Amino acid sequence: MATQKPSIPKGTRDFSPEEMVKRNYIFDTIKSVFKRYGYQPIETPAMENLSTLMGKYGEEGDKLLFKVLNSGDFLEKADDAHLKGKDSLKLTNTISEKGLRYDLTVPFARYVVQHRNEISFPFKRYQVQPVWRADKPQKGRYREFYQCDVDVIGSDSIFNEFELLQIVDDVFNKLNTNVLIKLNNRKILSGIAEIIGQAEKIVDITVAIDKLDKIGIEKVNAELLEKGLPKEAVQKIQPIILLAGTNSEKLEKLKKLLQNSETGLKGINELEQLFGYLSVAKIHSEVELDLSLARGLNYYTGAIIEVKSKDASIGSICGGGRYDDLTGIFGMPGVSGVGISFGADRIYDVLDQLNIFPKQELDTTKVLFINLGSDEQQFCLPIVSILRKFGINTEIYPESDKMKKQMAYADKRSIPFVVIIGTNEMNSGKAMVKNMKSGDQNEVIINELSSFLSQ
RNA sequence: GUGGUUGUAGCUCAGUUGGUUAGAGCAUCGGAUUGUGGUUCCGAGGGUCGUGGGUUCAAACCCCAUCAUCCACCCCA
Repeated sequence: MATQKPSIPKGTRDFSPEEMVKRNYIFDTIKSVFKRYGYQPIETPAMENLSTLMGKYGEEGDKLLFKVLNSGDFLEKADDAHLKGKDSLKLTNTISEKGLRYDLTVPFARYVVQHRNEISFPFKRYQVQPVWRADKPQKGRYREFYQCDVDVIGSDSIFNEFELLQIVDDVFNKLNTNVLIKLNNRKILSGIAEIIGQAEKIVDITVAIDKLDKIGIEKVNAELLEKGLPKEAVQKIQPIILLAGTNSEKLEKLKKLLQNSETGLKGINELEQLFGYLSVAKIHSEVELDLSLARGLNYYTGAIIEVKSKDASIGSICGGGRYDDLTGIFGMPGVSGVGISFGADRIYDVLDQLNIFPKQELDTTKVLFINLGSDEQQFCLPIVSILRKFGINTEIYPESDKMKKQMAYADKRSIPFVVIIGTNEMNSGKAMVKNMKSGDQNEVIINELSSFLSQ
């Protein structure tokens, strides 16, 4: 039989023990901050019903959902017309009713509605789990990656947005990396679209504005016209495109521009509240109002937050915002939530690129017992048990291989101590303890091994 | 979905204008050293040259297709 080449699906990864130490450092840091602010953990299944997921992430998002084939003879129920017509999109609906989760926010909204009677609001939860997207993998983009979500649901207060920014700031301070926090508000974007009468084109507008630095004002305008905006509308948004200055200057100018839009003014007010909190309780990271920040996810209605590394280019490492009606879709209207998601894998890439992981020992074995034969092994077993009871990570080599090989094993695993007990030691009641780093060897009375190794 | 890059040993890569049996380093295993690792020395195993066609007396090398890969765009964490 031909052997098959071992491989894993595109965009997925294995993690070695060394990588797991670094990954856990990130997860532990993030989780510790979440807990510090009083958020509680939950988990949800890897699979959700497709009805839960579809339509929440825009057209693009639906395409990027991993769908799970129904069990059993799924073609039996398939629609003949769709099958013959090779209509993948419609056929999918009849042969697949489950999908892998695309993010943690939508499953969270589903969770909140489903468990509403057990939850006391405002509900602050965190969730650290993998998500899957059928994207084309590239730098910093994976098909399976971890998100670390914090959300608070059931409270309208802008204080929650502020607290999320504090959390972001704390996390990246602890991780020792500089970030830029970009803020915007969907209501402002709606206001802009409203005053130029182009509500439909809001995404095209923000995408074009976003390119200002790269391609210049003329090309931005050309792109707007190309996207079907009338000349008058393009004229009208010139001041918005060219908006510059400090955050408060931008807000003042926007206030005038959007004075006829109630929604727009509400968005400005929300941002002013947020900046108000930030002026009282300063945070370390730079915060910038960025009108071109749109975020594709359909469900955002208020604040939009995105975080980028200042020292590494890898796209955003954090993103989130406020959603007023996600739970409404599941039959529980009028509950507003706001949350943010840390992209653990990208944060890993940033820290790795900048080489700023703290040097920490692999949390591994402290002492290895050399196996010199079955009698010696049996003699060692109770000693090993005692060391373990004292909290010392202890291994005993499973076979009586050549000592050279056993020593090499200890060396490669960077085990700091090796204990040798052979016939001589069994008779004398003293073990030979070798310090692998210094190469020193000491005879230690077997009863005193635990205290010797605990030092 | 669009454009480009690269596919040779487990990993990183050499491989001349197409020319005999495709190489190196690292890693692995064994020996030098039967109770002592890291250094050193010696040796061994490991290849459908991504896959399938074509051109040629002859293809890792040229041509076509295909798959995979990485990167950019789109979008996103």
